[in-house]
Order: sequence, then C-alpha cells, then structure tokens
Amino acid sequence: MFDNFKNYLENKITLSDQELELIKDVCILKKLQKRQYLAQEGDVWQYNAFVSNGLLKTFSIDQKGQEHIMNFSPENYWTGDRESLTTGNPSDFNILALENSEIILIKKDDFEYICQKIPQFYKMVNDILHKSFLVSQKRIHANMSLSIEEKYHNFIQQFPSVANRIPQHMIASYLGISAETLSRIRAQSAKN
Amino acid sequence: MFDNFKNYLENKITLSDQELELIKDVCILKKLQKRQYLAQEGDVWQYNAFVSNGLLKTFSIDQKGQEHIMNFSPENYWTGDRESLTTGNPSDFNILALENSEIILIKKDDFEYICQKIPQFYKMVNDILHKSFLVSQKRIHANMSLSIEEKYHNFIQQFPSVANRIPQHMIASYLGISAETLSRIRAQSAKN
DNA sequence: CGATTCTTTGAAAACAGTCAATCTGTGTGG
DNA sequence: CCACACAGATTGACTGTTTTCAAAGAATCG
Repeated sequence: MFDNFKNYLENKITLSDQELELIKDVCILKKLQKRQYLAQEGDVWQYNAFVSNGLLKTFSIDQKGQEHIMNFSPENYWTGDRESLTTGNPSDFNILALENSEIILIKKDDFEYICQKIPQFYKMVNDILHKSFLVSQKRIHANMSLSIEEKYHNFIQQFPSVANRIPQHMIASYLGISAETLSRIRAQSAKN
Repeated sequence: MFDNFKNYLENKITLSDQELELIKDVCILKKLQKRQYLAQEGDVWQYNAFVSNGLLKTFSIDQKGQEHIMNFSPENYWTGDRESLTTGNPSDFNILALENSEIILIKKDDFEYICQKIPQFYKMVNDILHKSFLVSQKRIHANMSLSIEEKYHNFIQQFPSVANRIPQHMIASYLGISAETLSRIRAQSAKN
C-alpha cells in the first residue's frame, strides 16, 4: 500500500533512503470500503491525501439536494479540500469512495515539514499544483466554449480510466448537466 | 512603473537590495494603449507578466466567432498563458488591453533563474499559484451549482474593482452567458 | 431470483439564445 | 458646442435547448 506511493514518488523524484523513511514515518494509512466517506461537509480537512488504490469522488450538495461533482480521484491522484486545508474553514465538500480504496494521509504540519526538509518534494508538489491549475483552466474554458457533446467526448478522452469505472450520471454531474440530457446526447451522437 | 512591482513584492516578501536589483535587471517594461494586444492566438507565450497598471482581458474566439473571456487582469495581477509558457505550444488565447496599461515582462528563463536564486520569490510564486488554483476551483463550482443571478452577484462581489471598469457584456462572456440574458436577469433582479 | 441502481424515453415546462429594433450614453470631429 | 457616430444596454418575438417529472426497460449485485 505504501509501495504504490513509493513508486509514484520515485517516478517523479530521486530520494535517499533516509528521505523515504522520513516520508514513510508521517504517512497514515487508511482503507475505505466502497460507499464510505473520507470526509464530509462541515469537517475541517487537515491532510494531504494520496490515493494509492481505488477511486473517490468529491462533491457538494446544494439546497435543492442536487449533487455537484467537483472531482474524481483515482489511484495516483491526490484528493482532499485544499480550501479547507489552508483556511481552516469547514469544508463544503464530501469525499466518498466509489470503490474500495486505499489512501495515504499526511497531516498538514508533517507535510510542510517534509516540503522544508526535502526540496525536490516541495518542487514536485508545486509541479502537481501547476498541472492541476492548468487542468482547472481547461475545464473552465471547455465549460464555456464547447457543446455538451464535445464536453462529454472531451471528458472520456481525457480521463478514460475514470470514465469507464463510473456510472454515466456521475459524468453528467461532473459536466454540470442532467443525466437525461447526457443520455439523449449519447443516443444522438451514436447515430452519426 | 517598476515601483508598483517593487511595492507588490515588498508587500509579500522581504528582499535585499541585491535581490531587488537581480529582479529589476530582468524586467522588461511594456506600455500598451487601450485596444492593443499583449499577445495573440497562435503566438508562443514566453513570459511571466505582471500588470503594474491598467486592465487586460484574456479570451479565445471559437469557430462561430464568439468570444469567451477566461480572465480579467487588473493592476497587481499576473497574466499570460501558462499553458503555452510551459508546453511551448502556440497559445489559444488573446490578451488585450482594456485600458492603457503598463506591464512588466520577465522571460521564462530569467524567471526560473530568479526562482532558483531567491527562495522566497519561489515560495511567493507558488503561493500565488495555489491561490489561483483555489479561485479556479471556486469558479468551476459556481458554474455548476449557482443560478445565473447568483453567478453574477458572486462576480461583482468577488471582483468589484474589475466589474465597474468593464462593460456588462464582458461580464456575461466571462460567466458564459449571452449579454441579453444578463440584461434581463439584472432587470428582474432589480425588481426584488 | 429479487432488489436496487442505472439508463432510456416521452411529454411538458422552463430557460437561455438569437436576431432585430430601439434606446442610452459617450466621445470625437466639424 | 453641437451633431453624429459608435459602443453598449435593453426589449420583444421567436427558436432551440435543457430540465423536470414520470414511467419503463436494462443491467448489476447480493
């Protein structure tokens, strides 16, 4: 379980044994069954979380009871609520395991300590942040410039490994449309 | 003109005179008249750009000729196309001055050099990136969970200093709706 | 197999977009 | 200083798209 994380790290940066130990020492291992929550709305989120195995979704529920999916986090992705983590405010989001999952948690303080002690680690984190930002921007742009059909194809092309593990209505929620509309778009799309 | 940037920096981090010189040496000053482009679609974007004065918009034009505004950049904000900057691919975006503006450009290599030489600077950059990411995420969430009216009020509340310097139809474009719809929403909103 | 979740389909209603015309305000040149 | 041009905002009528609600069919899981 930690091995996945180790592989991930060694793929990105070079670490001495001591450095790896340092990291390993602050890792909290957590197993979640499908349908279990990693975090719920109202909680203050205190970790950096690496998904070692499985799949989770981050979502909010609005006043009408409608679910809005912000993110999917499969293995080798990070999850959590950065907003809550940095501000200390209660989170607006729920994080739910869509499959049995294995998560590595690192407490905020420990994480910062590691960043200080291991510059490559800090650099890696910032690179990931940078990439996440670009992905965010792409999503915003897609949202305002593409047709629903294009957004859908865009999604399954960009995240095939997520798309074929989740029900369609969750893709709809992620794209900000109703499940029925997506179904109809697909039907029409198939005709051509 | 450089003074604005200096103030901005000194507000965020502490720099020695030498460090400030180091930064100043790589700054390229650029003045733009209203309606002039800082960058156009197809260009490879090579800089980090700080808006010292004025206001710019970053936007794309789709096949139908419709404009989609990704961002507004008033004084003390950064602008540019990070995607193009990091990949080296031609940009999909145009950056246009909405007011007479003063921009500070730092070439990619110079910027990286400064980040290396001045750790606080690197940290500052990453903090900004982090904040930008959170803003991005908020925008995505607002987009899928709020009504048009809420999105509009959200925008003018979050960016009052931008909102009252630009025509309404640009806000509409930023929000991903037509100018007419925004006009109607406002009319209705005023009734209540 | 039965229960539950997911997807599809239909019909109606709500919503937003488009096009065109008018109105408003601003700034420029005569 | 006025008049005209221009950009922006509003309004109406219409069209097209998406949502909603409801029901039925398909797939999956225990």
